[in-house]
Amino acid sequence: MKEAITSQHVARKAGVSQSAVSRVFSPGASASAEMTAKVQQAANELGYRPNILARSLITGKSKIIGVVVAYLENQFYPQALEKLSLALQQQGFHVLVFMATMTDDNVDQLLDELLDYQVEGIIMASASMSSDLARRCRKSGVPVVLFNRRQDDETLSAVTSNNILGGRKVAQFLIAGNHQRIAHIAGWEGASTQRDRELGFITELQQQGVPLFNREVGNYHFESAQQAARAMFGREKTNGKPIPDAVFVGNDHMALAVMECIRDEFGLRVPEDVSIVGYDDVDLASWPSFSLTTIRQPLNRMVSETVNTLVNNINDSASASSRIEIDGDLIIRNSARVPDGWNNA
Amino acid sequence: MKEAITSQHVARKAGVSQSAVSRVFSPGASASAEMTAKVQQAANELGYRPNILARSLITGKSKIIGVVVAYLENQFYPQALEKLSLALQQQGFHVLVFMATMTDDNVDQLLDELLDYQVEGIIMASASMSSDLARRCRKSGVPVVLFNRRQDDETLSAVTSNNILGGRKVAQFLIAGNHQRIAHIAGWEGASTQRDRELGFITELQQQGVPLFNREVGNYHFESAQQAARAMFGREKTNGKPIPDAVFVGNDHMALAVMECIRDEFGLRVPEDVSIVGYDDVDLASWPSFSLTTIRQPLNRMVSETVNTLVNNINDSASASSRIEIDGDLIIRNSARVPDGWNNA
DNA sequence: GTGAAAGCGCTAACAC
DNA sequence: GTGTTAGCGCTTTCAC
Repeated sequence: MKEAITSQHVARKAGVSQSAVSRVFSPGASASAEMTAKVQQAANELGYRPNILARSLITGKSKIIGVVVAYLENQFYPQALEKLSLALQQQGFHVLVFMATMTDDNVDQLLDELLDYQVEGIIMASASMSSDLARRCRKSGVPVVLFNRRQDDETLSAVTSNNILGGRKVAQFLIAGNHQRIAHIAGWEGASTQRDRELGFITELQQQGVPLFNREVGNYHFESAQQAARAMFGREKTNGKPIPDAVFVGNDHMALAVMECIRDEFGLRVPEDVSIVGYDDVDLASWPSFSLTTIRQPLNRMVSETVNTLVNNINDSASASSRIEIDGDLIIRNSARVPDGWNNA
Repeated sequence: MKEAITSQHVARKAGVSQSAVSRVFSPGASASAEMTAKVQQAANELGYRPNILARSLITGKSKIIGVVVAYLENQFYPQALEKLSLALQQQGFHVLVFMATMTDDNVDQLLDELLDYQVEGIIMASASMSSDLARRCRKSGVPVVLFNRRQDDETLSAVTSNNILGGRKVAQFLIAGNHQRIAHIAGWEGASTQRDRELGFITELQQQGVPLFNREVGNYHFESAQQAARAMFGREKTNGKPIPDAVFVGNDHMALAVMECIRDEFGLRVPEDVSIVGYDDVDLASWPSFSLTTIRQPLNRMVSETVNTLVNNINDSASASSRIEIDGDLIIRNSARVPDGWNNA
């Protein structure tokens, strides 16, 4: 590292005091036009830029947001990360990424590292937090927003789509489509999104007097979802018994895995043999090869609500935590039989 | 923000000096077992953790690596980001993400922001740099490694696959497959990867006396690639003229876009009507719906070489810049007609 | 409006 | 091995 240029150097060169330089480079500065000009010229010639870390030390504002994320294989998360990052950059923040590996639950350690960096806020976009973790966050005074998950602990802000309603919509759609054997492949059961989606789905089925035909767990994971599909459709497993004619899969990532699996391994046609409905509406879902009927999670709105909530909590630490739920539309495509009169547009 | 707990507080509580606390929490510490115990107990009770930013200020080691990335829609980059992040975390670094928007070339500004955060190193995983930018990086003394791109400027380290060789392999494969009308859909022509892949491809064609049948540009972008495909295969465009029987597409992301487009819009079969070969071998490429023949970019090795190079440059600023090229294998699947005797495995 | 001085939380000489 | 001292580069009173 070459010698860094400090405000001292600029001050010397401009023939002013160091604090004058600081003021010129501070947002709420109060410097004369002449002063500003002198300093900025000297700064430019030297290539000076203020050291954010030193500034953070004194202001307590690092302009760093920690984002915990995992499993970028599920296209929903890269999409979210990209938009979150962009939105935060626009607000003058930058994103410090923490990759959580799903295997070991080292989220505790991650949180420590996050706090070590003096992040001003945390977005948990994967991995859930124990109540203990939540308490530690609160204690540290760093605002946290859960993205696409909630927590029983009321003190944490959370932004999700309305997963219960989404689950309901899927059930309504499949029942209206006259499906007789409706199954479910669940995501990770520890996730609030999964519990809510399934709750809405099951509730609606029950209210309409329709039994759940079958259920497997795919843990929001590609391979696990394919295992689940094999258990549900594989000849040696179903031996003799009928297979479902519709499956609500817990997210698009798994739904695509299931489609790939049952078309390729069992020669099943979608939706002629079996209807598939997902959740998220990732970009891939609209590709002709899949044309996946799904519930859209309104990503742009989720991102802007997340950023707004976080920034509010940062600026006003007294502001109450909020839990925002955004309705997601059913996007009807061709992976599930469409009831009469249900067509989009 | 609640009052932060400082090493002072711990020192007071443990009845030792503040520097003793610092030593206990420093890697190359020299503290007696007794001391360590006392301090750690006090620290635990108070929930103390050292402030990395303050440490950085004095050590000059922020443990932050800036990663510039863009267009996470192309699955190659989320995969890379995940692995880079994980590898760097393992080395005690964390990743500050800078999203470059492809539209405006604000890379200049991004670089400034990067340096403001006192990053110890920079990985450019998207967006190329002007020579001017490269010079500024060098001047700032912050090591830079280009990931999946090179630059004429020899002073920047770069890790890529052997794109020229990869392009050659595709040409050899398509020629051996007895294709008669071989076309190319190029990525962004400003990218070294594109230039190299095409160079290798064209060179091999020429050496074997095979003309390039057609060429369009897809800019590594999904929609643009589909436009390119329409120009190449659309009836009103090709009016009367024959269409290619093989296309080498500049990366998988575009290749998938092209497959989707020509199957859906023109009813073409792959590979019966037209062979498609991509580049990268992203996860999606192996899905049965695509079964894309492609050149594999050895991601794990590219990532570990990138991290190694960067960490070396950080630890020894005198270490020379290196340009690493890793050979990538041709992965034969079903999107392109396979010459006799070429089958994998 | 500007400069002098104090200090953010920590590490690194330096004495003992 | 431990405490004392001096800063890292910056913002922020406080006088003027």
